[in-house]
Amino acid sequence: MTSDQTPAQRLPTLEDVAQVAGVSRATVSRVINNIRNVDPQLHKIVWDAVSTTGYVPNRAARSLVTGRTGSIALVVSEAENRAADDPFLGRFFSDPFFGRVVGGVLSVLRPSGVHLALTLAGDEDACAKVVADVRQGQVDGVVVLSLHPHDTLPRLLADAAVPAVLYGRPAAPMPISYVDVATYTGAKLAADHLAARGCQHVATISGSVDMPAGADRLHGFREAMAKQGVAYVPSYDGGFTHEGGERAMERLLAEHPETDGVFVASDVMAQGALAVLRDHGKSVPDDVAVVGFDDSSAALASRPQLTTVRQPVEDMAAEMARLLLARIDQRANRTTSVIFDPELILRASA
Amino acid sequence: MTSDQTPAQRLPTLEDVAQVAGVSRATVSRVINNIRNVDPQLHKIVWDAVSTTGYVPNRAARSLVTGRTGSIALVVSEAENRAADDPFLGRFFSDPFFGRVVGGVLSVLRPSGVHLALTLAGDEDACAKVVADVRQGQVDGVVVLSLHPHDTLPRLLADAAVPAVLYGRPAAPMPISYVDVATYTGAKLAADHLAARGCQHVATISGSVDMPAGADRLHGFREAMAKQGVAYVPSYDGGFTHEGGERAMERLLAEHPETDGVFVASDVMAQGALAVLRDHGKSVPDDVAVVGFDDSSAALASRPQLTTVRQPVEDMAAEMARLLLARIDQRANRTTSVIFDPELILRASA
DNA sequence: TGGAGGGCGGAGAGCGCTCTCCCTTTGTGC
DNA sequence: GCACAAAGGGAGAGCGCTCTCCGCCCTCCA
Repeated sequence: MTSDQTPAQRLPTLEDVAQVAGVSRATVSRVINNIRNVDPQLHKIVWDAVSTTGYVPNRAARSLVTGRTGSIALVVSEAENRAADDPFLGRFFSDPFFGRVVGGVLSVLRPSGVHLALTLAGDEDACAKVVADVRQGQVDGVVVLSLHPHDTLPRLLADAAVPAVLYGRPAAPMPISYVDVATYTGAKLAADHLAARGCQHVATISGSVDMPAGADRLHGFREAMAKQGVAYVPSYDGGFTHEGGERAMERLLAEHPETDGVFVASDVMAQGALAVLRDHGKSVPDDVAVVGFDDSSAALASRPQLTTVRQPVEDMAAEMARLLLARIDQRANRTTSVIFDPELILRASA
Repeated sequence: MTSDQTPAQRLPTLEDVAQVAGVSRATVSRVINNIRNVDPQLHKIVWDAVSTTGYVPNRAARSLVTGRTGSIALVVSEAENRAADDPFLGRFFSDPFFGRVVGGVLSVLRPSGVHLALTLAGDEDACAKVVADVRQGQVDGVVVLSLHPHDTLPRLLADAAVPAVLYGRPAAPMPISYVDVATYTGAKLAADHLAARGCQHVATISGSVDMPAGADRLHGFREAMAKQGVAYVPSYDGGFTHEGGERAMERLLAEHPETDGVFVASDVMAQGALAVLRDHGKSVPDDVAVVGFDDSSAALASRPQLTTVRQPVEDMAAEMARLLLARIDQRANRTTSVIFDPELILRASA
């Protein structure tokens, strides 16, 4: 209509919509944000104008005045003054776990229109920057995947009292929200299953015991076995890696060749353990039954496929997002924890 | 100094810094953005003021005036009117590939202070929204992981002429930048290796041949084998999945039991193929040599570990980010392709 | 010594939006 | 019929930043 026939040059603004609709900017804003009552007739006129102009709100402008960005960060943190070229983060990213978390978080964020920004916090500086970012409103809150028990980020976040949710219980008690899986229950599932199979000589390959997940899975398993009347369960630390699982299984077979049932605290380690068992000519599950933990894609890729304790990663990640959004919207201002029940997935290995 | 002693209430702005430094807002802005020459002495004074106030620029305000957001989106796209509850995306996210791309992209983005937003484009609407987002300046550009040959997003992006870079050559020729691996070279690496081992009966398990990666790996392999004097190479479609690899290997063994060398177009399929070979009592590599493609974590998790054609995913992802940033900064305004050379990684399977 | 020119800092106008205030209109009770 | 309330819409002030203009001052040359 006007002489402004240069397409893709200037984007429609609220002002343009207002002009087309014949109302004020304020009214359009009210309609779009569903604030206060607007005459239903005007309501329709405004929406029509929005679609004819092809208007989309400008995030930056909105953020500037509301002080909210409509985006949260997924922080992968492992700050413990690790060398910059340490391949640890690289290894983490190639673990399916990361992708599953992303998928879960996005499933909640997408409907609400909130953006997900990815951030790596590899050292103390980066952690400080994450905290600064959320305090300064560059993001509205953070969802944290903390990879290391001595990671300083959870503490910083708790102290700053910013909206944040952790995946997994923090290594030390602190006022911060988190989601987790009921590890003891999961370990018990594994123990009871091995006992029910009639395993007489049960052992375990644990994760790093300085991590909550590692310690809990080990203690939970021992406790459950104790309830079954088994006073002692040999354990070997596999450090949550494939190679660690192999080494642990080698030692286990050398020191306890009578073993006929193993609870391995992660599927990735279990995959390594299975390879070693095969090399030693042990049949799984007939000679040795193996139960894993996580139900990651490694469980399906293993031969035989792993019987494992399922950790509902996607659901847990989705809950993280929900908790965070609630906190940001002030619908909840207390720290909360949500614990998920694990499930025993029966496959071929036990 | 002032009565504004409420901490964590109001964040320092340019104005505050200017006041502390005793200069104007404009000068502080110039110093921070390194624009024009500013007296070196003032320069220092301003930076001192910045650190005493703890000032950090407000992204939203900056975006509003510059029209740039300082963030790009990583779009995972597979729009082909797939059902919403299709588990395909979920499977994709649990593939290590995704995480490796993220890691590569972030390695470039982090130093330049650009944020990475994650986006899923699961249907046509979502694709349109992605294009709209970048046209409307919600993000400055996109890096695309397109999972399906009939995905409409690349075409939309090319038509809109917005800053975008694809991972992998588009299924149909179009003016859009991309990075890729020299597939033919990679397939030749595999073919030559199998020939050098003395394999007499070589076959291949291909990926989906309607995807460029699938077709190229198959044709490249056949061409290279032809150069070795082998006129015909049996091929079986494994669809790029673990199970597909298993099924393809079953058929291959049934129809060509004499096979002593296989090129499998992805490590994930190769892992499935290895399991089948083991079940059939075939020794790898003595009875059958297996060469994979990708060098993903599956290659290391396989038993025996896979000899495979390495696709430098992290490097390619990093290059995507570099190309995109160059395009956004107007340093490059033509579409560009960068092709990476694959490398044969020798392990136990061939 | 006067004028031109360049280097450098300040003033101020917005970017597009939300939100508070205020005004108009309409409805309601006495 | 009047006072008051309530509801709906408009005007306009910013949010924090960049960037264009403008003016000052210092240098250099004629």
